[in-house]
Amino acid sequence: MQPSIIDVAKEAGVSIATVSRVINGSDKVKSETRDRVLEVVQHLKYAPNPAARGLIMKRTEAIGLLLPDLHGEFFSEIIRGADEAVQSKNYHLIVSSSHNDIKEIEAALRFMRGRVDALVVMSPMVHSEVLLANLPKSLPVVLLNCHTSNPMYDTIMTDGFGGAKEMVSFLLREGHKRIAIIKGGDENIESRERLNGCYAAFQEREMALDPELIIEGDFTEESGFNAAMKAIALRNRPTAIFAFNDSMAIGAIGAIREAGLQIPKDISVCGFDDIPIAKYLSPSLTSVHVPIHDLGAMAITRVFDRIEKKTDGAAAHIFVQTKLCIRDSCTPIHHSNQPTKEGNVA
Amino acid sequence: MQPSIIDVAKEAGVSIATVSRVINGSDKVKSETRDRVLEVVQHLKYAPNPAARGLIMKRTEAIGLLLPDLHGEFFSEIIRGADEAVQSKNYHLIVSSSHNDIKEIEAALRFMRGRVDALVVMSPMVHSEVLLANLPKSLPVVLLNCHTSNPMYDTIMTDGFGGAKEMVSFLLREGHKRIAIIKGGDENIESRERLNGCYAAFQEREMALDPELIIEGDFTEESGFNAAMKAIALRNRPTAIFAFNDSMAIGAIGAIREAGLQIPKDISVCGFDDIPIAKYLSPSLTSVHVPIHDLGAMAITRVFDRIEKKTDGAAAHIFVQTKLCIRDSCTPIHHSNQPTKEGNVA
DNA sequence: CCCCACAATGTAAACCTTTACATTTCCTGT
DNA sequence: ACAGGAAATGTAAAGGTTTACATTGTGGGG
Repeated sequence: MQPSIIDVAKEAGVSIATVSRVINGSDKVKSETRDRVLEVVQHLKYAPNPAARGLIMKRTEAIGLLLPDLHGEFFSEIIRGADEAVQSKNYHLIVSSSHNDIKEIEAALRFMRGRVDALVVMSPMVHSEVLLANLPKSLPVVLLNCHTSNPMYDTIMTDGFGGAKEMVSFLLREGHKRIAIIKGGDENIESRERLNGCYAAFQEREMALDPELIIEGDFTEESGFNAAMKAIALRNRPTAIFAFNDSMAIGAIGAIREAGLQIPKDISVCGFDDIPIAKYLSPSLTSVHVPIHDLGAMAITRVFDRIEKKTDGAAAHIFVQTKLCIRDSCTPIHHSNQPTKEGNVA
Repeated sequence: MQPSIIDVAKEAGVSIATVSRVINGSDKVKSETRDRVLEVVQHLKYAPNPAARGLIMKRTEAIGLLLPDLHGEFFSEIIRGADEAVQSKNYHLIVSSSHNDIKEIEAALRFMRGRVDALVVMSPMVHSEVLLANLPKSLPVVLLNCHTSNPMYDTIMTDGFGGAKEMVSFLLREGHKRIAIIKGGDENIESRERLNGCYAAFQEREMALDPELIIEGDFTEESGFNAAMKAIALRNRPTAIFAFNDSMAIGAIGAIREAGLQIPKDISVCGFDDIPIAKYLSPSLTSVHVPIHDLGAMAITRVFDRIEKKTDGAAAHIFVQTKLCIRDSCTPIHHSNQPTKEGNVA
């Protein structure tokens, strides 16, 4: 039904080789012939079949992007950054989500094989060895926030440890002592790194992080809401809540407001990632800025370096720094609220 | 590099036809042979080349999803809904964004051709005739919120008119008279529909919508912020702001707070779409609920009906109803603020 | 003991391109 | 006018699959 190169050749009265040459603009063909062919192409609405082309060229002009999930602004920004980078090279994106399920990862990878020229994989679950075993050996692969000891692969990691440590240090400096942490699942390497950063910040000041203030979450707004509820309910209520991503921070804000408390007067809240809406929230959200969009773009850039063989064999290991973004959802403790203190002063 | 069916055939000492039969599980082959082949497949990590398969089968097991943009939670939810639906059929998603640019649409559609079994296209720009001209005739296509008079295509439209009308009627009932509208670009069919809904609501009560209260936006937080700034600056300040999506509403909230005004006491704010975070914002955002996730899923379902020929030729035109979600960002006017009134009363 | 039906397997065409190599065409210099 | 070379174009193989059709093998009935 779709016209093939043969139809074009027939109609233009030339061989398929000539049509191919015109399409690919590479070889020299008499401009008169070229025009005739082009006209027929236009007329028949011919477009080369990518499957046939991919088969012989072993180039698909597509990059596979495998994400753990597609939920929320974080992944949306990753996709957007990747898509922009990819479009600038006239490439396209094939997106899939794994839900951290090894079966789904396998299915996605099987699907990608032969359909993409390279792969960007984000899989922050700890057991990434299984993942590595499934990765195609013949394709360039860039790992995004994957925990792996195998230095063969190009990797891009965000400094979750440093970011979390900086945030907690900041809160401690501001006078907060009881800081509740809303973390992600333990199988998530990012959550673990960030938690380690929190510990490090406390240790640096020879203080301890009260275990009852470490509350489980799963990176969704809802889990942030529930976690904050628990935090508020503690007899010795925390003066600050640090959620390991902005979605949970947003959930936490909802819970705090619902409990009739004010932010930041009664309790400071901060998040991680600095998703685009963070600065538009009210109060604007203090967060650890991660260049999410650039993460996607960087991965693609790196992938193209590989594809275009710009790079030698050595794998690159990029470590992306975070940056503290202090906004209105946090306030120093002495200015205001710490109930006991205030009580004493008054 | 990647093993082909020939390698497997050789190693197993059978013909490629037999291997193919084993892989596809269709035809009868002696179980002894089957086992041997399967073993070799495992051993060589063979997986059929999708390009070759797609070439001969004319089935790719992929669905193309063309969106105007990938920015923000709205599109993220569309993608997620589509991805879930698609994964349940062991299909995959190829996502692309057009930025409402006809060149990019063409490029994306060209890329999709031969790579997907069906297409879901969302393109709310008004000049969709150009779009239609580029749509492949040979593939099932579902149009999402596309303005078209051509009834040939399956379409899914959300009731922007009804949703906006309901929202404005609600605000009027609550006593608001000066309602600022933050709309999208005029080339956007959704924005136009919603605006018509607003007019209709005013007309129904034989009231008029002050033109100076209709402010331009472009569906981003930033444009919402700027638009709200303008609204606040008016000498006769509106008592409510209705943004045509939640992102702009979030931006508006930021602007209002920055101006030192309170929501909803000084000014009510409401949005459109009811993205997942809307109910976690503080104050929780009154919005017109659109089943975003389901929109993506429905489009995919419809597409599969076509692929599996479950449906006769007649195109389906699904009209998706919206639902008003009243939350804390709005308050009746008489309870509180209308400055002049209050002044008179006092 | 032979033939036939049927099960199992193999052969080769088709899908649509690209491109190395072959062939034709055309022009230039002698 | 012709050789020779360059330019233009054509021919056919290759790429990895599926599948209609051909072939081989097996066993049972006459």
